Amino acid sequence: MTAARLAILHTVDGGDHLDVEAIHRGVCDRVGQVSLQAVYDSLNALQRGGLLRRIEPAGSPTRYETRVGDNHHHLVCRSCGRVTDVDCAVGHAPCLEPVSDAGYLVDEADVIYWGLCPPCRAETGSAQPHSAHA
Amino acid sequence: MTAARLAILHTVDGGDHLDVEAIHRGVCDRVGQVSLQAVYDSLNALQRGGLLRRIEPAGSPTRYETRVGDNHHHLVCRSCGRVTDVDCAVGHAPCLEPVSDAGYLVDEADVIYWGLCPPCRAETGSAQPHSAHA
DNA sequence: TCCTTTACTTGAATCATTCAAGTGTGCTGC
DNA sequence: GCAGCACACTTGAATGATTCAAGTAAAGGA
Repeated sequence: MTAARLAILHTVDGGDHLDVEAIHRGVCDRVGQVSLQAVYDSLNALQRGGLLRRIEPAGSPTRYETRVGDNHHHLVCRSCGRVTDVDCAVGHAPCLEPVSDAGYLVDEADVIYWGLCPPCRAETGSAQPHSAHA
Repeated sequence: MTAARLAILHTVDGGDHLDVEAIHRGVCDRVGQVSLQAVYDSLNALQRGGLLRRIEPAGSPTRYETRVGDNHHHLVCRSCGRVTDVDCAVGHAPCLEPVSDAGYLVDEADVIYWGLCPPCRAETGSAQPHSAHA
């Protein structure tokens, strides 16, 4: 574990679901010039090692967080892309076992709630009651 | 609604969560040469119009299906990328309302179960019991 | 000391998707 | 019947996140 990789962990930990570019900037602030590829490589290594969790909302670049190993999901703002943690609705994820798994060997469930974050909501003036469907 | 767009609908309807390239091939089989961009454009239009649903699993190209407006999610095979429909575990999606929505105006919940499909499971010989965590 | 592994560098490639600009066709209103 | 217009479609180029490739350097083991 090198200084650069520690800096990545600290940056991700201190940030809020940062994307690779933001992590790269943060790492350079901490330890000086580091190549973008080193950041990609390290992020992959840290994720494989279970120290980071990857969040890949459709249509926006990958983000990372340090909160791993627990049961939580994400709210993603359609307008600004902000990602916010949200605990699983029902404790230890009963709704995350599909009724029929069609013979699949399921090892993970990804849940993403799409919507508008409070600031963007205020901006667009949307106030209708929310209802999550799928 | 042109012949090309009808062909897209029929192709997607007759296929199984096809990606753009496969849809393009199918459309060309039905109505002759159609540009890839026309397919992209039409798919977007059809999706905006609520006739198609987009599925965008992390790390693989976008796929489309005609099953819209109901409450179902997807199983995605980590090995071959196959996508399979799965009904929502608990009827009309109670688990899809996050406990705290952090002020977000939520309009949709995307759930993707990751695992191995039966053929890939047989290939790799994985047989341990499954448990979905998040 | 040699050898291997691993982190890192620079530079190029990939690939899905989008952007841009131009062409043809069908419909509307007169 | 014709001007005007919207829109589907075409070709060609651009974008942008991510990965691949090849080489260098430093660390650790035998």
